[in-house]
Amino acid sequence: MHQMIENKIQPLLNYISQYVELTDTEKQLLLSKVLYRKYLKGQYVLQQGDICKYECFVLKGCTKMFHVDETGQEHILLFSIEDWWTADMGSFITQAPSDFNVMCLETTELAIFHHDSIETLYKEIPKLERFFRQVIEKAFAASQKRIVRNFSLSAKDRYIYFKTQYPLIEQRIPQYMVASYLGITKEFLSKIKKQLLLDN
Amino acid sequence: MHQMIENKIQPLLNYISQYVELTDTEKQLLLSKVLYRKYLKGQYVLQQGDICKYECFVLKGCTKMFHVDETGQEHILLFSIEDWWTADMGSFITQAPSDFNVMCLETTELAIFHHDSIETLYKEIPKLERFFRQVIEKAFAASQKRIVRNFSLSAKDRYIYFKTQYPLIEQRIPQYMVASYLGITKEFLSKIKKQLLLDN
DNA sequence: TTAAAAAGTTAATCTAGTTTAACATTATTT
DNA sequence: AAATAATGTTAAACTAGATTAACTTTTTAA
Repeated sequence: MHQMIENKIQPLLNYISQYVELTDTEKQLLLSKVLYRKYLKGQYVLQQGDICKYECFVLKGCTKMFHVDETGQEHILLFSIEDWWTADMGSFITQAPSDFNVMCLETTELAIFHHDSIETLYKEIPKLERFFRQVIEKAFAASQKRIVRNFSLSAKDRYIYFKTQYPLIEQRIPQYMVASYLGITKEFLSKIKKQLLLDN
Repeated sequence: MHQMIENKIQPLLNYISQYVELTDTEKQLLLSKVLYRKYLKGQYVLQQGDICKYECFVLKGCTKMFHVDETGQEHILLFSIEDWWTADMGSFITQAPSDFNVMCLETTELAIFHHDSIETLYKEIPKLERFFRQVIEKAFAASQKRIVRNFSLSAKDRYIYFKTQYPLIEQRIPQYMVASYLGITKEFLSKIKKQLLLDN
């Protein structure tokens, strides 16, 4: 039973096992609640203005989470590759319209926790509450540090940090999206890269 | 028993009751683990380079959490007043040296969860794990939105947002700290305020 | 295999916000 | 009440990064 989904979401099970150990019963319950879905490149998992119904774990592929401001400019908050999460936590917990879009940059397979079933899961598998608490703690800590980096580092240093911190991501996405993630224009990132070449 | 601390940390108990309902036994257990401490204006709750041992709930007073960069510049991440939290989550969960300072801007009373006792609390009162998960979810969502605002809004608009969102905080702290929180210089904030006066 | 679309580069001009430095005002301490 | 420290203001000169626009390279699709 659930054999097919179990194979597909194996990376999620491995990931969870880094935090908590599930019994077979718990694992079966989890499998009955977690959804698997495959998206094509360019498809939206979430759109600005919609309510975020899912917390998504990336099994395979790559997504970007971004906000489009009043001037039409796109601001990328997050790239999510294998073993990372994507969702608008604010919209998910309040069930209010989201400020963010999540779009697939490659063919992407997700393990999805639906808002309607996550409470049941927490109640029936308290370990999962522990698991999510820890995952969110990590994400929150990373987010705080990013705010400070954005204040204290120059665009050049932020780029260097990004390169060293996420070398795998840089190879999978166009440069103009890196610029957006760093909060600068593609033209300026181009300038920075040229300068870094000259430095060496 | 615990009568004294119960009185002192009453605001924390009220706050928790917005999320979960504790039995009397659970409350007593909580009281036996939570610390109460009063700090004077100017005292540090946490210093950059130290390991963050506490998650602190502000019962009364006001703190700032900030990072000092290599050039000696101070970057304020967070002001915490009554019913809000302060801690370097990153350092707390990894028990690695912190990048942040937490300093009291007024005489401040804190309810303190020590790293050594929080695991026990989670185990003995699973509801508290639920409580903290929800608190952190909210903080994480706020942090993500702040990153986007910092990218998409001008300094002027960020200040207007701050004013409307945290009118009480603005009245309690010097203007140059607001500037630091917004990621701009005090001189430029001064300019912005003058311009806003002229606008009306 | 070629056209079209998407992504990246370059350089000139411009601007939001910084730096510096001098001065003004408000709190705090004696 | 005076002295000192802390906070806030103003203005001129400066700079990191944006904008605009023309161009090149790479990728995708017909």
